[in-house]
Amino acid sequence: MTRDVFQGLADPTRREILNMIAHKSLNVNSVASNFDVSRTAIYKHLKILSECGLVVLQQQGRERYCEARPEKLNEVTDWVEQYRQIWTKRFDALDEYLKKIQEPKKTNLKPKKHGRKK
Amino acid sequence: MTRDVFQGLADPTRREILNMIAHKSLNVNSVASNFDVSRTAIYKHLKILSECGLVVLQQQGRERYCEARPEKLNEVTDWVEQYRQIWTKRFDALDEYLKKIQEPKKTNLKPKKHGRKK
DNA sequence: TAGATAAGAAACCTTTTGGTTTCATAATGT
DNA sequence: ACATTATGAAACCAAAAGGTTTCTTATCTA
Repeated sequence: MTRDVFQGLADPTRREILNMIAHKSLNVNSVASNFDVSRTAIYKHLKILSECGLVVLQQQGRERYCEARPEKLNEVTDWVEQYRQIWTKRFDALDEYLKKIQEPKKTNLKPKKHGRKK
Repeated sequence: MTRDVFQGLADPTRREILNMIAHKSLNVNSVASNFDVSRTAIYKHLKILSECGLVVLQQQGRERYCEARPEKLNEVTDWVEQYRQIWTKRFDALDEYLKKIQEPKKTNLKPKKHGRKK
């Protein structure tokens, strides 16, 4: 199963898990011991995190190490950036509009001012 | 009620709503008309978005305009940044360690190299 | 080899989510 | 004044989320 990275980050426990293993990979029990919910509950969170690619579980003997995959967070920052672009375009447009209406009347040397982007 | 911004972003419909109104504030009906779920469903999403501060609803006559509040997204990018810092420290530490062990042998000014754990 | 340990799976429960339909209310336009 | 329109609220529902306890299955280790 694959899952949305935004959904993966939605739960605060999962974000805490990410912080925890960012520093150093830990096995499932070690992660769980830092929380006061059951190991099984934490295991489920880990499963979700791995389903959205934020974590990968590496088997090592009878243990399984939880390794952070922070590259996946780019999807988040990308979305935010893309969002900000839409947002700022809005003001660019307003800006342009304001310039246009405030433009002093000139001698008609040039018929039009145009093509000023960004 | 107040709500987690990460939770606000968890639902794809809500992210789409944000994109939609980033460009231009819209009233509730206009937002809803872009989706194939009911107006009431969209209204609920808008309520959630406003509960986590990503949107503010401005009354204007009998309509209510949905205005984006992108500043709130800083909480998200801040978290990601803080996360990356923890993450990169990990490699800084490894780096330092590698430098240390590759350090050429020197005259024995100091009797022992110690304290290297792990 | 037997007992302990680490983790995955299953069954179950409660609360939250995301949706619906229906009803109420407050501005607007005719 | 009256019908229309924009929105909010309520009651309800199915599915998902987050949790539990119990049971299996590997893998160590004494």
